[in-house]
Amino acid sequence: MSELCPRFEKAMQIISKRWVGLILFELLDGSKRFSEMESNLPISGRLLSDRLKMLEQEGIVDRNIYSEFPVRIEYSLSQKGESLRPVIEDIQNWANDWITHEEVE
Amino acid sequence: MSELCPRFEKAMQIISKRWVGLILFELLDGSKRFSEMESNLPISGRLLSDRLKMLEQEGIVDRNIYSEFPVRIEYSLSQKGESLRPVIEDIQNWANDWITHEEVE
DNA sequence: TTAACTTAGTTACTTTTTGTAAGTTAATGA
DNA sequence: TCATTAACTTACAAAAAGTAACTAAGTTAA
Repeated sequence: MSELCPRFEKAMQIISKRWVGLILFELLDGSKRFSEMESNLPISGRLLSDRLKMLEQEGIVDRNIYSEFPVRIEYSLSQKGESLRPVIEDIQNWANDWITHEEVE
Repeated sequence: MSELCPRFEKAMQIISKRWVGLILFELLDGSKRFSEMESNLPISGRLLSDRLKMLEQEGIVDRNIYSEFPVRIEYSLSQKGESLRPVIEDIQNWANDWITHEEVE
């Protein structure tokens, strides 16, 4: 294997992990709680937990704990995560232009 | 689960499938043969075959057969595929800005 | 003071997807 | 007829994802 840009590869490794796109889409709208994302997305708690942990480790997502009752934990995009906005918006635009009604039914 | 844009979901389903990003990255550079992509990317023939078939079905990649000896088959981006260029370029830009040297070693 | 409630997860187990390496096909050319 | 070449396929093992039930910590109601 020859030279593929290693940074691009690493970026794709993160972004193309299953559910990451949808999680970012949710968070671009503002910070969200675990249960909120779980009910908004077709993803199980197990994987949502996995992905949020991974995105936190990658510095893309921040985890904020509020010691209320019951405990409130909010996930939001870091600056690094927020700067993925153009990527997600381009995907949205492409989808609007090229994904037909029939394809999504 | 509430309303997530179904077109966005479908787009992510395609783009975030493993190896698809790297395959598109390769093809944005011009049309390529099977063996060429196989040696440029860290992907096995089995999955490359799978993905190209899927991308062809989605209308993103064209498969062109040249009846020479030995047979030459070239894969290229359709208009639909070519219009993913901004997405891939944004990912490249994000990677350059946010993926550090250490992360890729 | 103990039983129940709430959010945010985790565990155990099954199914699907991926990785790996060897094998197949079709069209020459020696 | 046997070897060569590109483009795949197949068979099987390993990793990731799907599902549903369970746990933990703090609080409140009986």
